[in-house]
Amino acid sequence: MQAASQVPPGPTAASAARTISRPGRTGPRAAGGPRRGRPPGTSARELELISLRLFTENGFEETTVERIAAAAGVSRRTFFRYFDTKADVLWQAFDGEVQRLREAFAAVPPGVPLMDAIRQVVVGANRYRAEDVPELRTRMNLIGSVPALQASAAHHYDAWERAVSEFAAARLGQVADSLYPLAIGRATLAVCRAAYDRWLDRADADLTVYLDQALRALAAGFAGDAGRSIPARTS
Amino acid sequence: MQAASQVPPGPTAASAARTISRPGRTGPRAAGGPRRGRPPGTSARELELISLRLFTENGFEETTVERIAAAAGVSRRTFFRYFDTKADVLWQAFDGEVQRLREAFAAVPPGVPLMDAIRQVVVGANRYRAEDVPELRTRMNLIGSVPALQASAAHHYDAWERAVSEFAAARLGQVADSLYPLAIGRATLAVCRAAYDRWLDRADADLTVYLDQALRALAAGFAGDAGRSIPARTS
DNA sequence: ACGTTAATCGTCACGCAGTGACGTAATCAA
DNA sequence: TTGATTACGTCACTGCGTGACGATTAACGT
Repeated sequence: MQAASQVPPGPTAASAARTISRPGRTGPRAAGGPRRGRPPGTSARELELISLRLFTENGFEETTVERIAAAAGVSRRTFFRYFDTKADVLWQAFDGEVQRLREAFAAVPPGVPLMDAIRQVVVGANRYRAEDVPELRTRMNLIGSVPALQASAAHHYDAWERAVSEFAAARLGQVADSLYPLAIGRATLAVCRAAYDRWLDRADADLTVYLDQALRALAAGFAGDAGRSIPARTS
Repeated sequence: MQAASQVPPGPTAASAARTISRPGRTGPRAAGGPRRGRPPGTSARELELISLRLFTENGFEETTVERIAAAAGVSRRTFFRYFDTKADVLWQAFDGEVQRLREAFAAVPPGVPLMDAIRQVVVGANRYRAEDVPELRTRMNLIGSVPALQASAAHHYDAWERAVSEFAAARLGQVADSLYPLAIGRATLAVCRAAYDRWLDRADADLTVYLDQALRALAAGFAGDAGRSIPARTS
């Protein structure tokens, strides 16, 4: 289930990666060489910024797609050519992180222990420039507080978890949908979400510190001194 | 976020439990003493069985609420008096498990180590009678394969995770939305979902074995011999 | 016996998300 | 200029979820 049902005639679980290889489904013409037909009248990024503003000002449920499209100067139908659902507009950055995650995993030297590698890669993928933090906070605050957005999360988390699971599977010599790789991928995301939630509550906190702490606790089986003993920075 | 946003003026995190104390929101009159007004024309359980049958026969998306209501002999509006959404009809049993989980946690002796207690309670809450297994499989197969149902999962998982988090918090002397309790609650569910997925793939498997194995791996920080060495039964 | 109260239900109407079909506008290539 | 390509707008439609209102059915009080 999960990976199996989404790869209809796929040979093994190795082809699951290719299912994800639809990176820029972000509407008409993400970018690329010399265009051909009519140029796009907007962009996924513009729609994202407009949506983010309207959502924070008036709420997610209260903001209709009609209004977002109008603010962008396009039609309602066009919005749905850029995003499959109203909620997807806030998951662009997250989906992009999955790709960075995979590349970072591929660059890990073979000697590093499994859980150490996962921790370093995940923490490294979550180092944001200071000027990008406010938007990140706004987006994550919405996702954490609006039920409809929490519901939409499952679909996007799936690819993230699978990236971790496939790395663990390769290390353990198993397929990605075995019990251990599957558990590792999902548990990794689980503790990272906990770290994110803590970070959102503290106005002046470093996200990577929370992530590092949570991932160390996971690798220790939550058997440490119950946290509270973090030596500044390590990863 | 999460617990904080759902307990508006609550004193501390202790009142979060009372937020969950809406166990039988399952429509009109779950049960109770001598009724008063007009007796219900159906029940949540009946709607669940009818929905389960129609979903497996014709698919979740293809089955309209209109059809479910008609098969039950009620109106479409009445269905939504029993369930908030079309998907919620499949989450009754899961929501009930949360209550059993809380009671089992309360009965754990103080001496048992934290992760051992969690494993025993969770495994114990998942011992089903043989005659209940087919329906459980059907329901979990649907939840695992239909995107709309996966999306609805987040809301129901929340209460389950919180039950674990609050137990962990009490043991660690922290509040439930601290980093460690939060991470433990979510990671526990994460590995249990992995166990469930593996169980669904194997036709003749024992769910509790997978759960026990996954939870032992979690408590060991995934540092064991990568599984495959389970001594029959332990919990 | 009769009215009161309480609980469930059905009908109607509405807003909004998401989808398919079809025609139109703008660009590049030959 | 002609054709191919890409993006867009309009229209119509299905289905979920909600609010308002009246009708139905039973227990309770006098």
